[in-house]
Amino acid sequence: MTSAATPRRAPRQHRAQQTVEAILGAVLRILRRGHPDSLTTNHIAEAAGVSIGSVYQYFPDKRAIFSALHQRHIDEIDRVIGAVLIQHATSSLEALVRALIEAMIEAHAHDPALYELLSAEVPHRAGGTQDFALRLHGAFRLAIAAHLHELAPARNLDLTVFVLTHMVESLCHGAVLRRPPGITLSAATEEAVHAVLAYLRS
Amino acid sequence: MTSAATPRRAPRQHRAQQTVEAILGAVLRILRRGHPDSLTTNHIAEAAGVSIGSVYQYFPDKRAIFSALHQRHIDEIDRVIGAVLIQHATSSLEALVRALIEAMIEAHAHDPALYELLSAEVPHRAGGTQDFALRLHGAFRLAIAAHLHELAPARNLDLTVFVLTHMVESLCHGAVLRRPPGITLSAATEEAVHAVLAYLRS
DNA sequence: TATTTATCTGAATATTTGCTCACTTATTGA
DNA sequence: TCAATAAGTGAGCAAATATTCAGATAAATA
Repeated sequence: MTSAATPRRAPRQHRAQQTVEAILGAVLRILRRGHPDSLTTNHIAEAAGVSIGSVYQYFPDKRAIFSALHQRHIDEIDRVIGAVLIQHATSSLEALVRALIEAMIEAHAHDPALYELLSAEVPHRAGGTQDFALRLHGAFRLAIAAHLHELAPARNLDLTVFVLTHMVESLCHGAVLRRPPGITLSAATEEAVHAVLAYLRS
Repeated sequence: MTSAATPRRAPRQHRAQQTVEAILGAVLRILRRGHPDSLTTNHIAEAAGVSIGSVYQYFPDKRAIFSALHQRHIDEIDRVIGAVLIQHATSSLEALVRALIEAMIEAHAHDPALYELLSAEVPHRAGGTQDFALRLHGAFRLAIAAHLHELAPARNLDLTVFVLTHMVESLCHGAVLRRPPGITLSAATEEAVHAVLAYLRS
């Protein structure tokens, strides 16, 4: 259960890579179908069209499968945010905030319920999650550092980034997952941008 | 597993009520101790000081125990928010927002990890959760309706409530659960109030 | 008090499920 | 061509865990 993370074979050949992809893809498919009860190792293997033995060739235990998916998600968000920061190094604060929020929303829209369901499976204190929060924190800190002159002078940066992180995360998440009927995605996006800017400029 | 919710005996005598309390209390204690792996029916019964049979007298299956706790939590938040709305019927917008946020933070500070861990156990689409979101939505709508004159005129109320709900929830949640070291709870609270007001007044 | 109803018990059962391992098949490279 | 290595298989084991049930105890009630 609390496994010692036995090292497993790394996929070298092409078909091995395909097997790993099939396994991860199967988990996504099961999660999307909303039947998390059938998220058993045997069923994952079946849905992936591979034998249960193959699963254990590449993943030391069940949790490692979820961790791999979680890591992928984190990496993508990371990459997306990095790209936005570079691309908008000289943009206005408004353009930067809008780009950040739109990028985050698009990243989550790709697999709406994934993150939510994964975070129920991946232990919250596992290294990756914490690191991710730190990197997000760092990225946001960097992002607003370039626009300090547009902010109120006596601001506590840590406090600002704390609020910013939670606002962006929950609004983007909410826009994709919990948007009430009658509100379009673009309207929610725009309102999120508006809210963040209102806070930053206050 | 996907149980048909067999009806169970309702506690009529006093000691039966105590048994139910002991069971729910034991789950809280185990969650607080941070050992969610030992959240088994047999261990819950043992920690509650009752026999496993008694558990199944009042709960048709394991999940029902968590649902009961979830419902309690929802009821408390509901009660707290209702009380604030009544108590601040004639207060200023700022006082109302501050009271709401402080109440939410206090409600979550009481059992920090409870909600987070419960939401991993209780299926997200279960009736209660959805209803709760609607009621929260309604409460916030009511709350700002009395202060429309302080808001920008051409506001979309649904959109405002959408953002408001997510801001309050994530900032309160974050202030209690994910507050970085170096930020005090009262500082986070104050900043949350500030952010919400900045948004509403923008 | 006698009877009925409610509550409690916990060993035993039934089920689920993560995971192994002995073996087969495919690919590589010398 | 032919070892050597990589990949794949799936029946079955072992452990964990939810749940039952037949019977004991306590409280309520007539």
